[in-house]
Amino acid sequence: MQNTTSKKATIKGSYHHGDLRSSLLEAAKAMLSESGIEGLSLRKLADRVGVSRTAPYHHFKDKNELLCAIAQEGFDHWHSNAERILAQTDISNREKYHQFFQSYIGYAAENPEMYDLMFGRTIWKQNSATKDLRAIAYPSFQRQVEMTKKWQEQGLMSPQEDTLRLAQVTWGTMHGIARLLIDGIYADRSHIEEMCTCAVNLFIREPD
Amino acid sequence: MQNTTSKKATIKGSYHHGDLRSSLLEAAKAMLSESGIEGLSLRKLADRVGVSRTAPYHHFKDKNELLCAIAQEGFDHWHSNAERILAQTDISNREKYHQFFQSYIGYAAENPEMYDLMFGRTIWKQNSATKDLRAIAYPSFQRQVEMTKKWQEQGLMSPQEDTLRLAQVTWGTMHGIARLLIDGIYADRSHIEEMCTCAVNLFIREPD
DNA sequence: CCACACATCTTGACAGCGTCAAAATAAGAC
DNA sequence: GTCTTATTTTGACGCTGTCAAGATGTGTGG
Repeated sequence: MQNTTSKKATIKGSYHHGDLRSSLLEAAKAMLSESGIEGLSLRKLADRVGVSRTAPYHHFKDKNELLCAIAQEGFDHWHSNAERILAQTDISNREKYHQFFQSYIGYAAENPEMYDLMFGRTIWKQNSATKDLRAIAYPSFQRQVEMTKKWQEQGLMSPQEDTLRLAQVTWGTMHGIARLLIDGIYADRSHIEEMCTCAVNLFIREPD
Repeated sequence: MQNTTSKKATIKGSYHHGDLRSSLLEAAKAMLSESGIEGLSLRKLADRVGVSRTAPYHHFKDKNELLCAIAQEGFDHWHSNAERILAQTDISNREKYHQFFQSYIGYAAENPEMYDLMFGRTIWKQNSATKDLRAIAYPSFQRQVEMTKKWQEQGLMSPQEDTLRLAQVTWGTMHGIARLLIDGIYADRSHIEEMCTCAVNLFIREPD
Protein backbone atom coordinates (compact mmCIF):
# COMPACT_ATOMS: atom_id res chain seq x y z
CA MET A 1 0.00 0.00 0.00
CA GLN A 2 1.84 3.09 1.22
CA ASN A 3 5.57 3.10 1.68
CA THR A 4 7.39 3.94 4.88
CA THR A 5 8.09 7.48 3.82
CA SER A 6 4.45 8.38 3.60
CA LYS A 7 3.88 6.74 6.95
CA LYS A 8 6.67 8.83 8.40
CA ALA A 9 5.08 11.92 6.97
CA THR A 10 1.72 10.85 8.27
CA ILE A 11 2.63 9.98 11.81
CA LYS A 12 5.35 12.60 11.86
CA GLY A 13 5.91 12.52 15.60
CA SER A 14 8.37 9.69 15.17
CA TYR A 15 12.08 9.13 15.29
CA HIS A 16 14.62 8.27 12.67
CA HIS A 17 12.74 5.79 10.59
CA GLY A 18 9.13 6.58 11.18
CA ASP A 19 7.89 3.52 12.93
CA LEU A 20 10.35 0.78 12.41
CA ARG A 21 8.43 -1.73 14.48
CA SER A 22 5.39 -1.97 12.26
CA SER A 23 7.50 -1.71 9.13
CA LEU A 24 9.52 -4.67 10.36
CA LEU A 25 6.39 -6.64 11.13
CA GLU A 26 4.96 -5.91 7.72
CA ALA A 27 8.11 -6.91 5.88
CA ALA A 28 8.57 -9.94 8.10
CA LYS A 29 5.08 -11.20 7.31
CA ALA A 30 5.81 -10.81 3.61
CA MET A 31 9.13 -12.67 3.93
CA LEU A 32 7.45 -15.35 5.99
CA SER A 33 4.84 -16.13 3.36
CA GLU A 34 7.46 -15.93 0.62
CA SER A 35 10.13 -18.15 2.05
CA GLY A 36 8.94 -19.64 5.32
CA ILE A 37 10.33 -19.48 8.81
CA GLU A 38 13.67 -20.88 7.72
CA GLY A 39 13.99 -18.23 5.04
CA LEU A 40 13.25 -15.39 7.42
CA SER A 41 16.52 -14.00 8.74
CA LEU A 42 16.83 -10.84 10.79
CA ARG A 43 19.66 -9.64 8.58
CA LYS A 44 17.72 -9.97 5.35
CA LEU A 45 14.72 -8.42 7.05
CA ALA A 46 16.72 -5.40 8.17
CA ASP A 47 18.20 -5.11 4.71
CA ARG A 48 14.75 -5.19 3.15
CA VAL A 49 13.47 -2.44 5.39
CA GLY A 50 16.65 -0.46 4.79
CA VAL A 51 18.20 -0.40 8.24
CA SER A 52 21.31 -1.96 9.71
CA ARG A 53 21.42 -5.55 10.96
CA THR A 54 20.97 -4.73 14.60
CA ALA A 55 18.31 -2.06 14.33
CA PRO A 56 15.46 -4.56 14.87
CA TYR A 57 16.88 -5.41 18.29
CA HIS A 58 15.57 -2.15 19.69
CA HIS A 59 12.02 -3.19 18.87
CA PHE A 60 12.22 -6.95 19.44
CA LYS A 61 14.38 -8.55 22.10
CA ASP A 62 15.37 -11.31 19.75
CA LYS A 63 14.19 -13.27 16.75
CA ASN A 64 11.79 -15.28 18.88
CA GLU A 65 9.98 -12.17 20.02
CA LEU A 66 9.56 -11.05 16.43
CA LEU A 67 8.14 -14.44 15.47
CA CYS A 68 5.74 -14.32 18.40
CA ALA A 69 4.54 -10.88 17.34
CA ILE A 70 3.87 -12.16 13.84
CA ALA A 71 2.03 -15.20 15.18
CA GLN A 72 -0.14 -12.88 17.27
CA GLU A 73 -1.39 -11.17 14.14
CA GLY A 74 -2.06 -14.57 12.66
CA PHE A 75 -4.26 -15.50 15.61
CA ASP A 76 -6.10 -12.21 15.33
CA HIS A 77 -6.77 -12.84 11.68
CA TRP A 78 -7.98 -16.40 12.23
CA HIS A 79 -10.15 -15.44 15.18
CA SER A 80 -12.07 -12.88 13.20
CA ASN A 81 -12.50 -15.51 10.52
CA ALA A 82 -13.90 -18.00 13.01
CA GLU A 83 -16.19 -15.50 14.72
CA ARG A 84 -17.76 -14.57 11.43
CA ILE A 85 -18.58 -18.19 10.66
CA LEU A 86 -19.88 -19.06 14.11
CA ALA A 87 -22.05 -15.95 14.30
CA GLN A 88 -24.18 -17.06 11.39
CA THR A 89 -27.80 -17.82 12.30
CA ASP A 90 -29.31 -18.79 8.97
CA ILE A 91 -27.69 -22.19 8.59
CA SER A 92 -27.95 -25.49 10.45
CA ASN A 93 -25.52 -26.35 13.21
CA ARG A 94 -24.15 -29.14 11.12
CA GLU A 95 -23.50 -26.82 8.20
CA LYS A 96 -21.92 -24.32 10.56
CA TYR A 97 -19.54 -26.92 11.92
CA HIS A 98 -18.74 -28.02 8.41
CA GLN A 99 -17.87 -24.46 7.43
CA PHE A 100 -15.80 -24.01 10.56
CA PHE A 101 -13.86 -27.18 9.87
CA GLN A 102 -13.27 -26.39 6.23
CA SER A 103 -12.39 -22.79 6.95
CA TYR A 104 -9.75 -23.92 9.44
CA ILE A 105 -8.13 -26.18 6.87
CA GLY A 106 -8.54 -23.46 4.26
CA TYR A 107 -6.76 -20.91 6.40
CA ALA A 108 -3.86 -23.31 6.88
CA ALA A 109 -3.71 -24.10 3.18
CA GLU A 110 -3.77 -20.45 2.15
CA ASN A 111 -1.33 -19.28 4.81
CA PRO A 112 0.87 -22.33 5.27
CA GLU A 113 3.87 -20.52 6.69
CA MET A 114 1.77 -18.47 9.07
CA TYR A 115 -0.02 -21.59 10.24
CA ASP A 116 3.30 -23.33 10.76
CA LEU A 117 4.43 -20.40 12.86
CA MET A 118 1.21 -20.26 14.88
CA PHE A 119 0.92 -23.97 15.61
CA GLY A 120 4.39 -25.29 14.88
CA ARG A 121 7.20 -26.39 17.10
CA THR A 122 9.35 -23.32 16.47
CA ILE A 123 7.44 -21.37 19.06
CA TRP A 124 5.78 -23.99 21.24
CA LYS A 125 8.30 -26.75 21.51
CA GLN A 126 10.61 -25.14 24.05
CA ASN A 127 8.09 -22.86 25.69
CA SER A 128 9.43 -19.79 23.96
CA ALA A 129 6.03 -18.18 23.48
CA THR A 130 5.68 -14.59 24.66
CA LYS A 131 3.20 -13.71 27.37
CA ASP A 132 1.26 -11.65 24.86
CA LEU A 133 1.11 -14.54 22.43
CA ARG A 134 0.00 -16.94 25.15
CA ALA A 135 -2.77 -14.54 26.07
CA ILE A 136 -4.17 -14.88 22.58
CA ALA A 137 -3.36 -18.51 21.82
CA TYR A 138 -4.52 -20.23 24.99
CA PRO A 139 -8.10 -18.92 24.92
CA SER A 140 -8.22 -20.19 21.35
CA PHE A 141 -8.28 -23.78 22.54
CA GLN A 142 -10.48 -22.94 25.51
CA ARG A 143 -13.06 -21.69 23.06
CA GLN A 144 -12.74 -24.93 21.13
CA VAL A 145 -13.58 -26.86 24.31
CA GLU A 146 -16.58 -24.64 25.03
CA MET A 147 -17.86 -25.04 21.51
CA THR A 148 -17.45 -28.79 21.77
CA LYS A 149 -19.51 -28.76 24.93
CA LYS A 150 -22.25 -26.77 23.21
CA TRP A 151 -22.22 -29.11 20.24
CA GLN A 152 -22.59 -32.05 22.58
CA GLU A 153 -25.53 -30.40 24.34
CA GLN A 154 -27.13 -29.70 20.99
CA GLY A 155 -26.89 -33.38 20.12
CA LEU A 156 -24.47 -32.61 17.31
CA MET A 157 -21.65 -34.59 18.87
CA SER A 158 -21.62 -37.69 21.02
CA PRO A 159 -22.59 -36.73 24.59
CA GLN A 160 -20.96 -39.88 25.94
CA GLU A 161 -17.43 -38.71 25.29
CA ASP A 162 -15.52 -36.54 27.71
CA THR A 163 -15.71 -32.99 26.41
CA LEU A 164 -12.01 -32.22 26.77
CA ARG A 165 -10.95 -35.44 25.04
CA LEU A 166 -13.45 -34.88 22.26
CA ALA A 167 -12.17 -31.36 21.75
CA GLN A 168 -8.59 -32.63 21.64
CA VAL A 169 -9.44 -35.32 19.12
CA THR A 170 -11.50 -33.12 16.82
CA TRP A 171 -8.99 -30.31 16.91
CA GLY A 172 -6.21 -32.86 16.52
CA THR A 173 -7.91 -34.03 13.34
CA MET A 174 -8.10 -30.52 11.94
CA HIS A 175 -4.52 -29.88 12.95
CA GLY A 176 -3.34 -33.17 11.48
CA ILE A 177 -5.05 -32.69 8.14
CA ALA A 178 -3.74 -29.13 8.01
CA ARG A 179 -0.21 -30.32 8.67
CA LEU A 180 -0.36 -33.12 6.12
CA LEU A 181 -1.45 -30.54 3.58
CA ILE A 182 1.04 -27.81 4.28
CA ASP A 183 3.97 -30.17 4.74
CA GLY A 184 3.10 -31.87 1.48
CA ILE A 185 2.60 -35.34 2.92
CA TYR A 186 0.18 -37.65 1.20
CA ALA A 187 -2.50 -35.01 0.84
CA ASP A 188 -3.45 -32.62 -1.89
CA ARG A 189 -5.17 -29.23 -1.85
CA SER A 190 -7.73 -30.47 -4.33
CA HIS A 191 -9.02 -32.98 -1.77
CA ILE A 192 -9.67 -30.52 1.01
CA GLU A 193 -13.41 -30.41 0.56
CA GLU A 194 -13.84 -34.17 0.41
CA MET A 195 -11.60 -34.71 3.42
CA CYS A 196 -13.52 -32.19 5.47
CA THR A 197 -16.85 -33.74 4.52
CA CYS A 198 -15.55 -37.14 5.50
CA ALA A 199 -14.30 -35.90 8.86
CA VAL A 200 -17.54 -34.08 9.60
CA ASN A 201 -19.49 -37.24 8.77
CA LEU A 202 -17.48 -39.10 11.38
CA PHE A 203 -17.79 -36.49 14.10
CA ILE A 204 -21.33 -35.21 13.63
CA ARG A 205 -24.34 -37.39 14.33
CA GLU A 206 -27.15 -37.40 11.87
CA PRO A 207 -29.97 -35.00 12.74
CA ASP A 208 -32.94 -36.85 14.24
CA MET B 1 27.30 -50.55 23.44
CA GLN B 2 30.74 -51.06 21.91
CA ASN B 3 32.88 -48.12 20.94
CA THR B 4 34.27 -47.45 17.50
CA THR B 5 37.66 -48.84 18.34
CA SER B 6 36.29 -52.28 19.01
CA LYS B 7 34.25 -52.09 15.83
CA LYS B 8 37.38 -51.21 13.91
CA ALA B 9 39.13 -54.18 15.46
CA THR B 10 36.18 -56.41 14.69
CA ILE B 11 35.54 -55.47 11.10
CA LYS B 12 39.21 -54.77 10.49
CA GLY B 13 38.98 -54.73 6.70
CA SER B 14 38.15 -51.05 6.86
CA TYR B 15 39.86 -47.78 6.22
CA HIS B 16 40.97 -45.07 8.53
CA HIS B 17 38.14 -45.00 10.95
CA GLY B 18 36.52 -48.38 10.74
CA ASP B 19 33.12 -47.64 9.37
CA LEU B 20 32.45 -43.99 9.77
CA ARG B 21 29.08 -44.12 8.10
CA SER B 22 27.36 -46.27 10.68
CA SER B 23 29.21 -44.57 13.52
CA LEU B 24 27.90 -41.24 12.24
CA LEU B 25 24.38 -42.58 11.98
CA GLU B 26 24.55 -43.98 15.48
CA ALA B 27 25.86 -40.75 16.99
CA ALA B 28 23.45 -38.67 14.93
CA LYS B 29 20.47 -40.64 16.22
CA ALA B 30 21.68 -40.07 19.76
CA MET B 31 22.15 -36.36 19.17
CA LEU B 32 18.76 -36.17 17.52
CA SER B 33 16.93 -37.63 20.48
CA GLU B 34 18.98 -35.50 22.85
CA SER B 35 18.60 -32.12 21.26
CA GLY B 36 16.32 -32.37 18.25
CA ILE B 37 16.83 -31.57 14.62
CA GLU B 38 17.85 -28.00 15.39
CA GLY B 39 20.48 -29.19 17.84
CA LEU B 40 21.99 -31.63 15.39
CA SER B 41 24.88 -29.97 13.60
CA LEU B 42 27.31 -31.75 11.32
CA ARG B 43 30.25 -30.12 13.07
CA LYS B 44 29.22 -31.25 16.53
CA LEU B 45 28.45 -34.67 15.13
CA ALA B 46 31.90 -34.99 13.58
CA ASP B 47 33.44 -33.78 16.79
CA ARG B 48 31.53 -36.36 18.77
CA VAL B 49 32.66 -39.19 16.54
CA GLY B 50 36.19 -37.82 16.61
CA VAL B 51 36.73 -36.84 13.00
CA SER B 52 37.16 -33.52 11.25
CA ARG B 53 34.23 -31.32 10.22
CA THR B 54 34.16 -32.39 6.63
CA ALA B 55 34.73 -36.10 7.05
CA PRO B 56 30.98 -36.87 7.03
CA TYR B 57 30.75 -35.42 3.53
CA HIS B 58 32.39 -38.53 2.12
CA HIS B 59 29.51 -40.65 3.38
CA PHE B 60 26.58 -38.25 3.05
CA LYS B 61 26.27 -35.73 0.24
CA ASP B 62 24.96 -33.12 2.65
CA LYS B 63 23.05 -32.72 5.87
CA ASN B 64 19.77 -33.52 4.20
CA GLU B 65 21.03 -36.91 3.08
CA LEU B 66 22.11 -37.71 6.60
CA LEU B 67 18.71 -36.74 7.96
CA CYS B 68 16.99 -38.90 5.36
CA ALA B 69 19.17 -41.86 6.31
CA ILE B 70 18.19 -41.42 9.96
CA ALA B 71 14.51 -41.14 9.05
CA GLN B 72 14.81 -44.38 7.11
CA GLU B 73 15.83 -46.21 10.26
CA GLY B 74 12.91 -44.62 12.02
CA PHE B 75 10.49 -45.99 9.44
CA ASP B 76 12.07 -49.42 9.73
CA HIS B 77 11.62 -49.33 13.47
CA TRP B 78 8.01 -48.19 13.31
CA HIS B 79 7.11 -50.69 10.60
CA SER B 80 8.29 -53.64 12.64
CA ASN B 81 6.26 -52.23 15.52
CA ALA B 82 3.14 -52.01 13.41
CA GLU B 83 3.57 -55.45 11.84
CA ARG B 84 3.80 -57.05 15.26
CA ILE B 85 0.53 -55.48 16.34
CA LEU B 86 -1.39 -56.21 13.16
CA ALA B 87 -0.19 -59.82 13.04
CA GLN B 88 -1.98 -60.66 16.28
CA THR B 89 -4.82 -63.16 15.88
CA ASP B 90 -6.07 -63.57 19.43
CA ILE B 91 -7.79 -60.20 19.80
CA SER B 92 -10.79 -58.53 18.23
CA ASN B 93 -10.40 -56.27 15.23
CA ARG B 94 -11.55 -53.36 17.30
CA GLU B 95 -8.94 -54.06 19.96
CA LYS B 96 -6.33 -54.45 17.25
CA TYR B 97 -7.16 -51.07 15.78
CA HIS B 98 -7.09 -49.54 19.23
CA GLN B 99 -3.64 -50.95 19.86
CA PHE B 100 -2.46 -49.75 16.45
CA PHE B 101 -3.74 -46.26 17.10
CA GLN B 102 -2.31 -46.04 20.58
CA SER B 103 0.98 -47.55 19.51
CA TYR B 104 1.33 -44.92 16.78
CA ILE B 105 0.83 -42.12 19.28
CA GLY B 106 3.07 -43.91 21.74
CA TYR B 107 5.88 -44.16 19.21
CA ALA B 108 5.62 -40.44 18.52
CA ALA B 109 5.56 -39.60 22.22
CA GLU B 110 8.54 -41.79 23.02
CA ASN B 111 10.59 -40.71 20.00
CA PRO B 112 9.41 -37.16 19.46
CA GLU B 113 12.45 -35.94 17.57
CA MET B 114 12.54 -38.99 15.37
CA TYR B 115 8.84 -38.61 14.63
CA ASP B 116 9.36 -34.96 13.80
CA LEU B 117 12.09 -35.96 11.39
CA MET B 118 10.06 -38.73 9.78
CA PHE B 119 6.84 -36.77 9.34
CA GLY B 120 7.94 -33.18 9.71
CA ARG B 121 8.44 -30.40 7.23
CA THR B 122 12.24 -30.49 7.40
CA ILE B 123 12.33 -33.36 4.96
CA TRP B 124 9.00 -33.24 3.16
CA LYS B 125 8.25 -29.57 2.75
CA GLN B 126 10.59 -28.87 -0.14
CA ASN B 127 10.69 -32.35 -1.61
CA SER B 128 14.14 -33.02 -0.26
CA ALA B 129 13.48 -36.66 0.54
CA THR B 130 15.97 -39.16 -0.82
CA LYS B 131 14.86 -41.84 -3.25
CA ASP B 132 15.67 -44.47 -0.66
CA LEU B 133 13.57 -42.70 1.94
CA ARG B 134 10.67 -42.31 -0.44
CA ALA B 135 10.82 -46.01 -1.17
CA ILE B 136 10.17 -46.72 2.49
CA ALA B 137 7.86 -43.86 3.38
CA TYR B 138 5.38 -43.93 0.50
CA PRO B 139 4.31 -47.57 0.92
CA SER B 140 3.70 -46.68 4.54
CA PHE B 141 0.63 -44.66 3.62
CA GLN B 142 -0.34 -47.10 0.91
CA ARG B 143 -0.56 -49.75 3.58
CA GLN B 144 -2.73 -47.44 5.66
CA VAL B 145 -5.16 -47.15 2.76
CA GLU B 146 -5.25 -50.93 2.28
CA MET B 147 -5.89 -51.49 5.96
CA THR B 148 -8.67 -48.93 5.90
CA LYS B 149 -10.26 -50.79 3.01
CA LYS B 150 -10.07 -54.05 4.95
CA TRP B 151 -11.55 -52.43 8.03
CA GLN B 152 -14.41 -51.11 5.95
CA GLU B 153 -15.05 -54.57 4.50
CA GLN B 154 -15.01 -56.05 7.95
CA GLY B 155 -17.68 -53.58 9.01
CA LEU B 156 -15.30 -51.96 11.44
CA MET B 157 -15.39 -48.61 9.67
CA SER B 158 -18.12 -46.85 7.74
CA PRO B 159 -18.39 -48.42 4.26
CA GLN B 160 -20.09 -45.30 2.92
CA GLU B 161 -17.00 -43.15 3.03
CA ASP B 162 -14.45 -43.10 0.25
CA THR B 163 -11.56 -45.29 1.34
CA LEU B 164 -8.82 -42.85 0.45
CA ARG B 165 -10.51 -39.94 2.23
CA LEU B 166 -11.20 -42.09 5.26
CA ALA B 167 -7.58 -43.15 5.38
CA GLN B 168 -6.45 -39.55 5.12
CA VAL B 169 -8.78 -38.43 7.89
CA THR B 170 -7.96 -41.25 10.29
CA TRP B 171 -4.26 -40.94 9.70
CA GLY B 172 -4.59 -37.18 9.91
CA THR B 173 -6.12 -37.62 13.34
CA MET B 174 -3.25 -39.80 14.53
CA HIS B 175 -0.76 -37.39 13.04
CA GLY B 176 -2.49 -34.37 14.54
CA ILE B 177 -2.69 -35.82 18.04
CA ALA B 178 0.94 -36.90 17.78
CA ARG B 179 1.99 -33.43 16.76
CA LEU B 180 -0.01 -31.69 19.47
CA LEU B 181 1.71 -33.96 21.96
CA ILE B 182 5.28 -33.66 20.78
CA ASP B 183 5.07 -29.95 20.11
CA GLY B 184 3.62 -29.40 23.57
CA ILE B 185 0.38 -27.81 22.41
CA TYR B 186 -2.67 -28.24 24.58
CA ALA B 187 -2.12 -31.95 25.08
CA ASP B 188 -0.43 -33.96 27.75
CA ARG B 189 1.26 -37.35 27.73
CA SER B 190 -0.92 -38.50 30.59
CA HIS B 191 -4.01 -38.18 28.38
CA ILE B 192 -2.79 -40.37 25.54
CA GLU B 193 -4.86 -43.38 26.47
CA GLU B 194 -8.08 -41.43 26.90
CA MET B 195 -7.58 -39.51 23.68
CA CYS B 196 -6.96 -42.69 21.74
CA THR B 197 -10.04 -44.36 23.20
CA CYS B 198 -12.11 -41.34 22.27
CA ALA B 199 -10.82 -41.31 18.71
CA VAL B 200 -11.38 -45.03 18.28
CA ASN B 201 -14.93 -44.63 19.55
CA LEU B 202 -15.56 -42.08 16.83
CA PHE B 203 -14.01 -44.09 14.01
CA ILE B 204 -15.04 -47.65 14.85
CA ARG B 205 -18.63 -48.76 14.70
CA GLU B 206 -19.97 -50.84 17.51
CA PRO B 207 -19.88 -54.59 16.86
CA ASP B 208 -23.29 -55.91 15.84
C1' DC C 1 57.85 -56.00 -3.39
C1' DC C 2 56.85 -51.76 -5.27
C1' DA C 3 54.29 -48.21 -7.47
C1' DC C 4 50.15 -46.46 -8.75
C1' DA C 5 45.17 -45.42 -8.16
C1' DC C 6 41.74 -44.60 -5.24
C1' DA C 7 39.07 -44.06 -1.05
C1' DT C 8 39.29 -41.52 2.92
C1' DC C 9 40.24 -37.85 5.99
C1' DT C 10 42.09 -33.03 7.20
C1' DT C 11 43.05 -28.15 6.82
C1' DG C 12 41.72 -23.71 5.08
C1' DA C 13 38.38 -20.78 3.53
C1' DC C 14 33.83 -18.42 2.60
C1' DA C 15 29.25 -16.71 3.25
C1' DG C 16 25.52 -16.69 6.15
C1' DC C 17 23.31 -16.63 10.67
C1' DG C 18 21.84 -14.51 15.70
C1' DT C 19 23.45 -11.46 18.93
C1' DC C 20 26.32 -8.51 22.08
C1' DA C 21 29.19 -4.09 23.07
C1' DA C 22 30.34 0.31 22.03
C1' DA C 23 30.13 4.32 19.35
C1' DA C 24 27.35 7.62 16.68
C1' DT C 25 23.28 10.22 15.82
C1' DA C 26 18.86 12.43 16.27
C1' DA C 27 14.84 13.82 18.98
C1' DG C 28 12.46 15.86 22.82
C1' DA C 29 12.68 18.11 27.58
C1' DC C 30 14.16 21.75 30.46
C1' DG D 1 21.08 25.77 24.03
C1' DT D 2 22.39 22.02 26.67
C1' DC D 3 21.35 17.47 28.38
C1' DT D 4 19.09 13.19 28.65
C1' DT D 5 17.28 9.56 26.27
C1' DA D 6 15.70 6.87 22.31
C1' DT D 7 17.26 5.14 18.19
C1' DT D 8 20.52 3.46 14.83
C1' DT D 9 25.13 1.94 13.19
C1' DT D 10 29.67 -0.28 13.08
C1' DG D 11 32.55 -3.95 14.72
C1' DA D 12 33.08 -8.27 16.50
C1' DC D 13 32.35 -13.24 18.10
C1' DG D 14 31.06 -17.89 17.60
C1' DC D 15 28.18 -20.81 15.33
C1' DT D 16 26.46 -23.04 11.03
C1' DG D 17 26.78 -25.80 6.14
C1' DT D 18 29.73 -26.59 2.50
C1' DC D 19 33.42 -26.20 -1.17
C1' DA D 20 38.49 -26.68 -2.76
C1' DA D 21 42.81 -28.46 -2.16
C1' DG D 22 46.11 -31.09 0.12
C1' DA D 23 47.54 -35.06 3.03
C1' DT D 24 47.25 -39.93 4.29
C1' DG D 25 46.31 -44.49 4.43
C1' DT D 26 44.52 -48.93 1.70
C1' DG D 27 44.13 -52.32 -1.84
C1' DT D 28 45.51 -53.69 -6.51
C1' DG D 29 48.29 -54.66 -10.75
C1' DG D 30 52.83 -55.38 -12.36
